[in-house]
Amino acid sequence: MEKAMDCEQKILISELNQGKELAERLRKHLNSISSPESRQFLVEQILSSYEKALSMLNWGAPAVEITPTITTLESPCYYANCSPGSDVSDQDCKDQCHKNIYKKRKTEPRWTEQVKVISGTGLEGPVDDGYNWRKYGQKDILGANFPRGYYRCTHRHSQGCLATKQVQRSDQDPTIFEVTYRGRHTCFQTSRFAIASTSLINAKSKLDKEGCQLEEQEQKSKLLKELSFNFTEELKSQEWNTEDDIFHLFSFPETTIGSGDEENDIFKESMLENNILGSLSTAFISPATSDSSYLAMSPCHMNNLGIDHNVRTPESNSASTSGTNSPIGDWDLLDNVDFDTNFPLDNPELLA
DNA sequence: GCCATTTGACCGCG
DNA sequence: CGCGGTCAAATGGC
Repeated sequence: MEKAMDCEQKILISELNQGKELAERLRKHLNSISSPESRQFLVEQILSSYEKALSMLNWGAPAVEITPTITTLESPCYYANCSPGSDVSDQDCKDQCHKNIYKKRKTEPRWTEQVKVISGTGLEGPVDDGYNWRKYGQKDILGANFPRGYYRCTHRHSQGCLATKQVQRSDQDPTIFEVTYRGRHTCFQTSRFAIASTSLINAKSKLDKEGCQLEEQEQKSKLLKELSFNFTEELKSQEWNTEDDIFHLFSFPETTIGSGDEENDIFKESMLENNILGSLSTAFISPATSDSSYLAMSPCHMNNLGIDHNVRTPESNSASTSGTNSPIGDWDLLDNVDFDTNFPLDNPELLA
């Protein structure tokens, strides 16, 4: 009991420290010529940290509907408080957990997105938002022409991910789906990004095993180039908001990337060999890192084929931020980014 | 056989 | 008591 409290307290402190650090970073950004998007992103991260800390303090208190103040830019994964469930074998415990989950759910933030489906894509609905969902119910809703679909994360049982979403087709415009998310994903392998990175890691380990060939270096270099190309293509297909999205994902040395192709190739190779793979294996491969709020990944900003994510309606008192809806799809950004040296997951407190 | 979806039943909240 | 949300058996696809 006491240990659990200690653990929560540590996480709480860490969360508050995170907020402080982000605030410090924001201060630096204010003095520099950084983009408004970067600052906005930091502000939202700060708010996210404090919201999380506050919701932790509310733990066990009468259920309060916490609605996120930021819904314009950020992904669902920032806000929820779901922790990975433990394996439950006995019924009593199951019931207890059930009740807890219910209690939790009340405190879980909810937010709604309106997703427009462009006709002719063959897509039935806003299916691909970067995560794997499993439908567990459908219900006719009073006053609605279309039934509401209930989805939960595919990795609910395997990884204890409690993220859920509800999909409701709009009465007014049947091409618009209102997607209400609940809970943050605590699973890592579900995102398209993770899939891409996992395949990278697999490929790399394969390379390492095949490393005894004579033309090893040549082959390795060739394959790595191929891989980095595929990887960047995959990343391009995501919709990153700002360079912050990138630098919060990885831990990179503070280097200024040259513009020459040769230098870029060298960069990509070293990036793959030394940084990305290492970081990714920490971030994505180990589901034990239960708190993914430090992983600034925005599945809902991934541009889906034929699906327009620009229409977005915060469910509640959104301190909706201006000018943040414009996606930055320019991959060249990466070439000019000064990557942050602090990989957010490198927090011993949280990994313990 | 495994996994995802469907669908009627059940439960809790207002 | 009605409604929204979830469960779980049945069903279907691969």
